[in-house]
Amino acid sequence: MMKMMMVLSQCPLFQDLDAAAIHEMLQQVSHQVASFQKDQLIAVEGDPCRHVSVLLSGQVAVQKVYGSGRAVTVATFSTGDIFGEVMVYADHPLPSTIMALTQVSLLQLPRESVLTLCQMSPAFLENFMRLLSNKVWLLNEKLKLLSYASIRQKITGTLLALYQQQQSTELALGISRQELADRLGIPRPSLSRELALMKADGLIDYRKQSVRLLAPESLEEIMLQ
Amino acid sequence: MMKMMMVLSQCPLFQDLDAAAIHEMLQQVSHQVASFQKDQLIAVEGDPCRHVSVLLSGQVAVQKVYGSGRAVTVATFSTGDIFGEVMVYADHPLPSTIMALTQVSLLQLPRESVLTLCQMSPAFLENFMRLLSNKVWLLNEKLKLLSYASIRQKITGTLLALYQQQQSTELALGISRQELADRLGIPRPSLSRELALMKADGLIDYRKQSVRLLAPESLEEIMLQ
DNA sequence: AGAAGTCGGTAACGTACGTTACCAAATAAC
DNA sequence: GTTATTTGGTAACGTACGTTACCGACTTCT
Repeated sequence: MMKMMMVLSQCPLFQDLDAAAIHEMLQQVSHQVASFQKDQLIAVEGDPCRHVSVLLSGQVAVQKVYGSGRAVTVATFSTGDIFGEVMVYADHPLPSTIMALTQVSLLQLPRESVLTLCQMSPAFLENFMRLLSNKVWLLNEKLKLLSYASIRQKITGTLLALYQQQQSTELALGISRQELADRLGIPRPSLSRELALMKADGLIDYRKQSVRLLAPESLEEIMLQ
Repeated sequence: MMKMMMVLSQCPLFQDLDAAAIHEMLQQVSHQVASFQKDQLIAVEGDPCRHVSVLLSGQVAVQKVYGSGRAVTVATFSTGDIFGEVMVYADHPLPSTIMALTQVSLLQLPRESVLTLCQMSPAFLENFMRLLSNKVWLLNEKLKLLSYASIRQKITGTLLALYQQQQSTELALGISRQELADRLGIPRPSLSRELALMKADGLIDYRKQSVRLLAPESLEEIMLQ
C-alpha cells in the first residue's frame, strides 16, 4: 500500500497531488489492484479497452500476435508507466495484445472512474489532458520527421528548426552524429554523406558538433520541394 | 447566434448536447466570439496556445513561416472544425502560425473555460477526451504505415490487417489502386510493380479489387524483417 | 607510450523505388 | 455503335540511399 502511493505520486497522472489526496480520491471511485503471472495475458487485441492502468510493479509488453501465433513486441512498460489511457476513450478496439513479462501488479481504473476523477479533481483533469496532449504532440513530431521525402529534407528540417530556436546561423547540435542519425531514422554513414554533399553544394559548413548555415534561403527552398 | 448554435451542435465537442444545454453551459464560462479579416493572423508560431477554437464561419490556414517570410500551408480548416484543442494543454508553444484565409468568425474558449466545462458536463468531458484520443489513434495508424521499411512491408501489413479483420484468405479491398497507393504514401506504379512481384513470388494472387493470400505464413515472415 | 575503445569521414556496391511514359481493359458518355 | 474517361499493368531509366567495410582522429586506461 505504501509502495503503491509512492509509485502513484511519481506518475504523471497524479502529479501535483499528495499521497493523502490520492488516497482519498481513489476511495471514492471503483478501482482494483490486479496481479498477473509472468506470461499471462492482461488484455487481448480486438477487445475493447476497459480501463486505464498504472504499472505498480513488474514489466509488461505490448505485442502484435500473428495468426500463426508468432508475437512481435512493439513496446514494453515498467513500474510507473501508464497504459490504456488513449484507447479507453478512442472509438476503436485494442490494436495490440498486452502481456505480463514478469509478475505484475496493476492499478486498474475503469473508464467511468477516470471520468469521475476528472470531475472531482481539477488537477487530475489537467494531468490527464496534458498526458494525452503531449502524446499527440510527440507523435506529430515523429510524423513530421518521417514524412520528409529525402535525407536532405530531414537534415534541413532539423537545422532550420534549430536556426529558429537559436536565432543564429552558427548552430550548436549538442548531440553526436549517431544520435542525430537515430533521431532522423537513417544510418550514420548516410547522414555523413549527405552532410558532405550539402557542404559541397555550399549550403552549410561544419566541424564537430557545430554547423554553420551558409545559405538559409536555399535551405528553405529545399523544404518546399 | 442561431447560426452559432447550429454549428456547435454539429461539432464533435458538443455532440449529444442540445442547443439549450450548450447555450446554458457557455453562459457560465468566459468565452468570446472573435472576428478576423482575410489574411489576418489569428495566432503566431512560438506563442503559447491560449484557447480552443471552433470555426463558426470562414476558413483558416495552418502555416509554417520561414525566416525569409515565405509561408507553406500545412493544413486548412473550415466551418465546424476545431483547432487548438491539442496545443492548449501540451507543454509546448504553437508549432505553426494560424491565419485567416477569408473573413472568419471563431468561438474562442480559454484554457480555463474548457476545464470548467469538463467539470460541469460529463458529456462535454467525454467528448473532449474522445477528440484527443481519436487523434492519437489516427496518428498512430499513420505512423505505423510510414515506419514500414519497404513497400512490400507496407502492402503486407495492410493485407494482414484485412486478413485478421475479414477472417478469410480471400480479401475484398474495396478501394482502387490509386486510393490504396495514396494511403500507403507511394506512387501507384510502385504499388502495381510490387504486387506483381509478390504474385511472382507465390505470396498472393489478385484480380481487380480482390486479393487472395497464398502464403499467410510467409507474409508474416516479411513483417519481421 | 602503447593498447583499446569511441566517433566521424569516406568509398564501393547493389538495389529498391520514384519518375515518366505508353498501352490495354473497363466503364461511362454521346 | 463510337468516342471519351477512368483504372490498372508494365517497361525503361536514373538515383537516392542502405549496407559493409576500412581508416584516421581523439579519448581513456594501464
